[in-house]
Amino acid sequence: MTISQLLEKKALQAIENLYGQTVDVSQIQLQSTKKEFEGDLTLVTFPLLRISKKKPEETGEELGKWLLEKTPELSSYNVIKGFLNLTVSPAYWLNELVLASNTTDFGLTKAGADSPLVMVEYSSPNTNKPLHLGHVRNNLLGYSLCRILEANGNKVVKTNIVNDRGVHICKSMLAWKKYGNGETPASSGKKGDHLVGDYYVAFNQHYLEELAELQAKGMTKEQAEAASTLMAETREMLLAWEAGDPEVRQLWETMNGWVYAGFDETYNKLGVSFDKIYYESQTYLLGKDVVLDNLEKGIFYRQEDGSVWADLTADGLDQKVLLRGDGTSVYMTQDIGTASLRFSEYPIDKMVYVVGNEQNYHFQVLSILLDKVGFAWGKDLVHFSYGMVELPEGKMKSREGTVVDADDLVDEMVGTARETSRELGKLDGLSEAEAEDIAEMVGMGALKYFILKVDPRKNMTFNPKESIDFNGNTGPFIQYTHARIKSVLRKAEEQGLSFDTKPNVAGSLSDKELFLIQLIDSFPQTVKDAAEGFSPAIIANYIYELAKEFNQFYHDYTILKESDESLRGFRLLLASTTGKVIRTGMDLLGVRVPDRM
RNA sequence: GGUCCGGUAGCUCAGCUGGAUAGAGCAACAGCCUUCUAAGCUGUGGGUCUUGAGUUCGAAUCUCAACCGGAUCACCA
Repeated sequence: MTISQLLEKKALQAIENLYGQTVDVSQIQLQSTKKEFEGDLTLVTFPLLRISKKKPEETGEELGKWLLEKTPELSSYNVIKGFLNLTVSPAYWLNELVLASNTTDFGLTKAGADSPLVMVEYSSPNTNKPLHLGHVRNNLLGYSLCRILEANGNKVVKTNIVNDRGVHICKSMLAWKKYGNGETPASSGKKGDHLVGDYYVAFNQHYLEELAELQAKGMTKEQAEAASTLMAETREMLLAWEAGDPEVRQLWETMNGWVYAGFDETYNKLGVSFDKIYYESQTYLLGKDVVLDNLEKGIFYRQEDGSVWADLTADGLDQKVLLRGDGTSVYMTQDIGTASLRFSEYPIDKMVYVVGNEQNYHFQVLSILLDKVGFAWGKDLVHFSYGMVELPEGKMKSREGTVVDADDLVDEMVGTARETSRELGKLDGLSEAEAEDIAEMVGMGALKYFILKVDPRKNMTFNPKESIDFNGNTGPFIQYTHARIKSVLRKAEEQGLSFDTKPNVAGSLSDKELFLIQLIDSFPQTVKDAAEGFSPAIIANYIYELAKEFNQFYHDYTILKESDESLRGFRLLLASTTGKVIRTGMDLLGVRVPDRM
């Protein structure tokens, strides 16, 4: 039982005892005390006045007195207007600290055999161009969310559905055939996904040129688009692909292979991974049967032209097409098919889709459809919706070349970390491999933290310059704090000091120390909140606060030169536990933490 | 136009199941390296929480309306 749960219970007893009335738990408002007031937890007594029928101050006094007498965990109280501030005894906090320090998981739960299985879909790239900044946000959020769900006792299957077919893929292929000279990643030295992306760009350039020529001859834009031979060739290629034309399939497999090699490299750099990868080329036909089955059951209906629809007006939405007049699938149908395949392969209890907020409507519809079709988890599937990433100059537009490439970004971040570290002399005396490892951790830490600390739902502005600034609320600041803590512990060990002798310093803890312990104590709850809110940002902001508090503490106290043995032991214990919490928290964000930097 | 999301310091963001004087960082200014890492610490200045009404003992937080910004409303994915 946590201290606030305990006090909640006690408060109920106090009210019953003092005023002879039972109240609902919702009337008990217990919150952590604001920093500028004395105390740890505050009971707001305003709502209780109609029960006590007394002034706020009087009610607070009565309750405070009763609670202090009956609760050994409390050491004092004070009343300010309708706020009863309760101080928890240092002995209690110290005990909590020792407990936290001795556990490796900080109250986080591991999944057991009967834990719910959560499948998280994230990343979902197209194989016609490299990953960009928007994908980076998706990948980091998705991966971190998986870690957080795991830490809350769920079995997690990380999945990725690769959009490896379609007109856009054919565009790259066609351009490579027409305009290329047979270059490969090996022959050109280019990363596979970049090479293919270059041909996608080339296609669009040639296409625009063709349109301009046709329009110069007097056609309207629409006429030109219809008359484009390049587009006609692309459609032809798509048909050939669908018919299984060996030559087209061969080219498709070769070029996709290049892209996958490139993606793997990028995923590696980002530190994300998947348990199961689905390919759209293998799933895009699946939804049709499900739709037809349910058409027979009368859940969907057919229009005169042969197209199949779902009527969602009862749910406040519109009609939604599921099969075209010619019997082919649309995007929604494919998602139903993929869902059905996944369900047959895994005993899914909850499905989470990490997809941008431009698809909010799509997932609203998908949820209703899956429910209608009979998937238990359909109704409460989670669309983990996140906002777009904008640049200080405005939106990213691939046509205008304002897209930030994921690989370039990663290289830039690590490069800057390397340079800055070198300038500051942080890498002196380290081997080349060690120095590079630290530069990688710090550069990636800066990028990951910068993106994850923002509420996922919000559109965010990514300022490359600012993200590379390692001051303030940044990943490197937190990493730095951890490195300092490790340094303190190393020196302590060199001097033969330890915190094993359980220190008894109950009476002499400072406010800062107590506050730090309380912060550490609230870590498991924060991780739960993050899982419930589907927000790594909650953990990011928590870790920052912890690191900041420790840094201040660090400057105010001499840890190693303390004369009092027990006090010195206690401070080492506090440092060690803080370090562990920081490491665990950063791990949940998918950020590595160096022991020295 | 319908629906959904957002609007907090010059900038980037916390805070939102209602609670005390709305917080950080960046930027600006002033200090701190004979003390365990100065990628740090301390201090100063900076706010009609978009606006207006309502609910309440109490509203950045809840409700309604307006304004601004974004997304979406395809037999595209």
